[in-house]
Amino acid sequence: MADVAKRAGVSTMTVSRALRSGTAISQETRKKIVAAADDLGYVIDATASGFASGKTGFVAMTIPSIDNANFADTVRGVTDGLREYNLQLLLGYTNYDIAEEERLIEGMLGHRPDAVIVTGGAHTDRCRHLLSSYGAPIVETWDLPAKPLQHVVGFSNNEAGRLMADHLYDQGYRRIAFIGGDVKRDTRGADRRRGFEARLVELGLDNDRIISATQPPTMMHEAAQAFDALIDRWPDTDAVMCVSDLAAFGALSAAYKHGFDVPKNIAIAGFGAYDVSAFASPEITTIDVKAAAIGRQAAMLIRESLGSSIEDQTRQIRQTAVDIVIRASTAKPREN
Amino acid sequence: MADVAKRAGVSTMTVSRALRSGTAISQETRKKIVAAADDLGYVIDATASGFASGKTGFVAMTIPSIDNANFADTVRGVTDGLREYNLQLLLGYTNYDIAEEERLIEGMLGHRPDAVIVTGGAHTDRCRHLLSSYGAPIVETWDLPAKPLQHVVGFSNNEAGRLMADHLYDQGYRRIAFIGGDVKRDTRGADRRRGFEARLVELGLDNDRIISATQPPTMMHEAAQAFDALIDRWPDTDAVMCVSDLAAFGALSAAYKHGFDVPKNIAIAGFGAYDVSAFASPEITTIDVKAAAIGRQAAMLIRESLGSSIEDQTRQIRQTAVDIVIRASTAKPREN
DNA sequence: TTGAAAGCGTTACCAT
DNA sequence: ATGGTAACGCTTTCAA
Repeated sequence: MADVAKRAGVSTMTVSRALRSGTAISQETRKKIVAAADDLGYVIDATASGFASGKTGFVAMTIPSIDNANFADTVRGVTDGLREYNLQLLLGYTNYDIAEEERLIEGMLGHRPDAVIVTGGAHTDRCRHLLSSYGAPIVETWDLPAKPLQHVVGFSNNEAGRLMADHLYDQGYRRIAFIGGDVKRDTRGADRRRGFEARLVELGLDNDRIISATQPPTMMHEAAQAFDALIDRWPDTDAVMCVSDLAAFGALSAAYKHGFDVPKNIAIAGFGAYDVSAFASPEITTIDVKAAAIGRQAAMLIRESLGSSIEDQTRQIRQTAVDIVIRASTAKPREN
Repeated sequence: MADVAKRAGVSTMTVSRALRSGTAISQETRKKIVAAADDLGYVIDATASGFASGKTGFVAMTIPSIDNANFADTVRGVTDGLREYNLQLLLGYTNYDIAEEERLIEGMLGHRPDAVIVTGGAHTDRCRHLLSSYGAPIVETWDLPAKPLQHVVGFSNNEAGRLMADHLYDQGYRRIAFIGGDVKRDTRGADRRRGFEARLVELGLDNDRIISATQPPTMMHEAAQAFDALIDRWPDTDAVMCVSDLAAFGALSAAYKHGFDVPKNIAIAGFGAYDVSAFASPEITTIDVKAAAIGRQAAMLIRESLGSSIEDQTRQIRQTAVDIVIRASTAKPREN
C-alpha cells in the first residue's frame, strides 16, 4: 500500500480510502490511485484489513452435506444475496453430525466471521454457547427451532410430513409406509417422519411401517435396500413416503426390480423437489421447500443486521413456504 | 490472550506457543494454559494469527458449480485430505464462467490463502497473471492443461470422449450423436465432445449429429429438449453420448416420451458416474473419473508443497484414472 | 478532502 | 523452556 501511495503521490490513508466505497475522496484522486494499484498488481490485504477494522467480510455457513441439491440451492441463494456486498462465504459441511458441526463452527469463529448461518436447530450445548456468545448475527435455517439462537429462516418439517400423509390418504392409500434416515442424525428428516406418523394416526391408520435402517443421508442405494426390507416385512404396503427425492428414486428403482407398477401397485413420494423426481418415470410426487429462497432470505437478514446498530437488532423468525407437488407417482389409488 | 497469560501466570508468548502444535513447551505449562483458556472461553484469533505469521490457514478453491455431485466429490476429497492440518477451505463457484472465476479468485487472494485449487485450465489472462504471481502453491484439476500454471491433478477429457466413441462403435452403433453444452463455457465438456467427434471420424463415421444448443450446466431439462431436437433432425440416430449423466438421464426421460426402448431403439451414455445413472432403468453406461481421488491428490500435493521450502518445489503433473462403466443402456446393438 | 499517529492480537526473533 | 520487543498492513481517530 505504501508503494501505491508513493506512486500516486498521496498518503497510505488516502489509498485506503480510495480502495473502499462509501468514503469521502475526490474523483480524480481516486482514479489516480486505482490506476497506480492496477499498475502494481496490488490487491488489498483482507487479512490486515479485517484485523484493523474488526470486519472480516466473512460469512460462515454450515450445511449437512455439500452433495445435496437442496442445500446447494440454499448456498446459492446466500451467495447471490451477498455477492454485491463483498462478503466471502466460509462454507463447511457437518455430515449430519452435530459434534462435527461444533468442531467446524469453532474453527470458523476463529476467523471472526461477521455473521453465521447454520442448518437446523439441533446443536451441541457447547456449540450453542459458542454461537450465542459470539456477538454477531446468527441465522438458523431449514427448521423452526423451539429455542432459536437468534434469527430463523425456515419451515416446519413436521408440517411437511403431515402434508404428504394427507395427500396419500386423500388419494385412497391406507397401508402407508415411510423410508428415512437415522433419527439421531438427520433431525429434520426425523421431524418429517414424526409429522407423517402423527397424521397417519390421526387419520386412523397404522404408523408402524417405518424403515429407518440407514444412516443419513439416505441415498438411492440405501433407500433401494430399505424398499426391499419394507416389501419383505409388509408386502401389502400400498404407498411410501421417502425422506428425500433421492431416496424416492432409489425406492422406485427397487420397485421396478420387484416387478411393481408405480403407482398402480404402490405409490412413492419424496421430499425436496430435486430435478430427478421431475424426470423419473413415473414423475415423483414431492414437496418443494424453495431452498434457494431460504438462502436469499438469510442473506437479506444478515445484510439488515450488519447495517443496523446492535440496539436495533430484533430477533426475526421467518417461516418459509412448503408446497406439495403432486405428480404421477401417487396419482392412481388402488381399489380398497 | 493477555488475560489467559495472566491467569496462567506466564507471558503471552508462552500462551501462543501452548496453543499451537510443534512448539517447544513443557507439558505441565501447556496443561495449565489450556485450562486457563478453556475457563475464559478463549479461542485464538485466526485473523491476527494469520496476519502476524503470514500463514492464514486458508485454501482457496473454485469449482464450476456447487450443485454437481462430481465437483462436490472433489471438494469432499480436498476437505478430507486437509482436515487434520487445520486448513479452512474457501470455496467459490464460477458458474462455468471464467470472468466470474477471475472475480472470485481476486476476492479470495485478498484473504491470502496458503494455496489455491482451481477447476480446469481455462482462465482469463488476468486470472492467470494473478495466480502465477501469487507465490503460493496452485493446483489445476479435472484437466490436463497445455500450459499449466503450476501443479496439475487431472485427466484428459478428450480421451474420455474417445473412450465412449470406441465403446459405442464396438457395440455396433453407427449413427452416433452427442448432446452437450456450450463449447465456450464448459471447456472440459467441449474437450470430451472433440475427442468423441475425432474418434468417430477415425472410425469412418459421420460426426455431424451434435446438439449443443444449451448453456452449461446441461441439466436434465435442457438435455430432454436437446434429445427432442436430435430425433427431430436425425430420426435414425442409434446412439447418443451426453456430456454428463444428468444430461443422459434427461435424454432417457425424453426417449421414454417418444416411446423408445433404450437401448433397443437407441443407446444412451453419460459421463461422471453419478448415482442417478446406476439407478435409472435401464442403468446408464458412463465414465468414472474418480472425482474424490482428484481432490485427495490435490490436498496431498498442497500439504507437500506447504511442508517443503520454496527451492524444493517441482511442478507436479498427476494424471488420474478414467474408467468406462458399461451398463445396460448401451448393451444391445441394433441390426445394421 | 487529506494526513499523522496509534493500535488492532498475534508471532518472529533474539535473549536469557 | 520461557520472556521481551518489534513488526505484520491496515483502519480508526483526530487534526488540519
